[in-house]
Amino acid sequence: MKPKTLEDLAALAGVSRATVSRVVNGGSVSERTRRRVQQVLDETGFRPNRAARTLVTGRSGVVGVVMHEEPTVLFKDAYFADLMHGISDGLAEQATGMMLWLGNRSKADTLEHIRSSGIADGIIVTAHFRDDPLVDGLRAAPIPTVLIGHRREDADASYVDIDNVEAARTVTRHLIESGRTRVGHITGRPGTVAADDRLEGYRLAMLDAGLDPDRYVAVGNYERHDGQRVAPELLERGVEAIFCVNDFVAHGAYLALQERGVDIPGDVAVAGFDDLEFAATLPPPLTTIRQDVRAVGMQAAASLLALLDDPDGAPQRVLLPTELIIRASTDGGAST
Amino acid sequence: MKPKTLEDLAALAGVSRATVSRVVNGGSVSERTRRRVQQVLDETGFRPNRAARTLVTGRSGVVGVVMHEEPTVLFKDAYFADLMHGISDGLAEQATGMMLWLGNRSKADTLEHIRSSGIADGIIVTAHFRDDPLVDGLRAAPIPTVLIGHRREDADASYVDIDNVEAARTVTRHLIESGRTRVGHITGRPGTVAADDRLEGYRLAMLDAGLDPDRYVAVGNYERHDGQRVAPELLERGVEAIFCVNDFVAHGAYLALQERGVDIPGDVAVAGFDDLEFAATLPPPLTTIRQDVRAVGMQAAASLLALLDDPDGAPQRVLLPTELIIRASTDGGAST
DNA sequence: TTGTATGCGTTATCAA
DNA sequence: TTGATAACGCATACAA
Repeated sequence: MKPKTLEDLAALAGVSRATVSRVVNGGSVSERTRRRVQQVLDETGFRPNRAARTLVTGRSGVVGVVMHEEPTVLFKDAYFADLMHGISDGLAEQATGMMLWLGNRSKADTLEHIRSSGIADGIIVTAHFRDDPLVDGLRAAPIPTVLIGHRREDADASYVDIDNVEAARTVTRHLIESGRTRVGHITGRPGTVAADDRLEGYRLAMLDAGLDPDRYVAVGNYERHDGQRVAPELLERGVEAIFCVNDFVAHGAYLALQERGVDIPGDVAVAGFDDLEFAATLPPPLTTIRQDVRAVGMQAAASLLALLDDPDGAPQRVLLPTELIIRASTDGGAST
Repeated sequence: MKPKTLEDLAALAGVSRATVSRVVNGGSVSERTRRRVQQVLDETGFRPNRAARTLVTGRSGVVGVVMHEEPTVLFKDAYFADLMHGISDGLAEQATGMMLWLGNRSKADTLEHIRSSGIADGIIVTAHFRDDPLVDGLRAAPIPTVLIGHRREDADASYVDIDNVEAARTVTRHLIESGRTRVGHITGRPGTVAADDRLEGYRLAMLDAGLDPDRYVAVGNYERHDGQRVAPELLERGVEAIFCVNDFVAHGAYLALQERGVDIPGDVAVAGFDDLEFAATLPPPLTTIRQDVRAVGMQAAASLLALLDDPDGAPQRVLLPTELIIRASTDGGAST
């Protein structure tokens, strides 16, 4: 009563196993036999053996997701969670599922592990660091790979990213257009792509306006206390506005500035990046860049599936747009 | 130069494919041939085909992890992230990897999907709701399953959980022993196991002390604003202490009480559950229960691996201990 | 449209 | 210790 193989089921339905296979996979079968076989299929709840299918087709339907990040950073904010949700949603329709590899081995081991497992048809990997042997190794491996984020040297790879340069340029331009010229920037962790790109966007906007692109730059590390630590330095250099690499840092800057009696935005305007939940409720509400992380995840899934469908096609390269959210922290600035 | 199969490699090494297989899997081979074959193995970087191996052995080395929770709750605090890290660590040694299924389908679809994929040797599933068809379906399926959390009806299943009853009993007893008799409890979301069990532990401690176990109970839903909303009600009933189902709720209770000029712990002692990061830094620092979520994840992995090694063995049932962390919110209470 | 036969790359059984 | 050889369950080219 419980058919384990196509052969078993074929016997029950009075056909050959090839016919059953055709019914299961949508081959050409007469309507009559299709119905008969389908009925037996439904009655018995037969499930074809995945491993056998993979062996003969060479595809498992499994997508690998690699997030080799430090545990402390991996789910610190909702970033990676949103990413996973997006990927999961984007995969749900087409793929069997996703294998997840986190950072509990060395990168070399993880790479070797993924390669030798051979279980995934393709890989999605987060590429947030400028120098990442794991990303390099994956790219060198003969397995379709989509990066989330990208470095300069990934120009010919398949990737999904937000346009960090353009976003940073936009927010910086916004600060300049509010009438301020001494616009500062607190960077992210050096060596990360987002930090580099946002700095570049900042510099471009400053150069566009004929302003010194280096004078008001201070190095941070994405954390709240970086903003607290570094904002006073910029204050001493006389900044009228600060573009912070993310909302945490902006919050830190708030604390440092307000502790010193500096009015935001009256004395110094502040902008962040990410539009985290608290950004809208800070006093004053924070001007920031909104990025749709979930959409990034979904796009990564879509790109990988496209890549799997056409392995020899052009690389999938997608830069998703962001949105400048203007709030009180940059409003009614120096001009009022 | 690139052997794709055992046969290829066997030819290169001048042996039969059976011998190569024995070298790869640690069968009995003479030291001389083993060395020769191993050398070719290393030189060529040969990787045996996983699907073929799975087909014949019936085991894939893949473990499925099912976290079918609402996106809003899934990574709200670090709970699920810690869980994943624990599982991932616990699996790293032995398993090829973990497949992750989130809640982007209906539970029925997810169940069907997992069953038909047949790709996982075993499943780890979070069981936080009293009524969960997905958990029931998995338990009914012929695949080894370990629950994280458990319901009454899971008494004969394999599960890993913290001892919620005992923990709640301990913290409630602590409040009583501090000299207070009108001890209240704000519950978690009705229908969740943790809420039920913590309420039960609270009631046991009250009954032990000869106190009314129902009078000071108010229903909450795990969220901060539940504490804010419900604490005033308990205050009107004259409570001297409140055991909150988690730290968020406790924080909410803080806000409501302090807004009304109620001193903590002078007028009302407050205790939480989870020992989240902020618990130690609240004014006053919060007495709470510390649970090692990561250890839960690791244990779930270990239990599942044990189950896979001995499918007919006894169910794996583990209750991990928790720790009462006493801080100022319950110190120097009514007796001073 | 349907059935037969072959091969996918392993592991496992059985002789040698 | 080693080598043939038979499964494992499926898809598919080829024949009918």
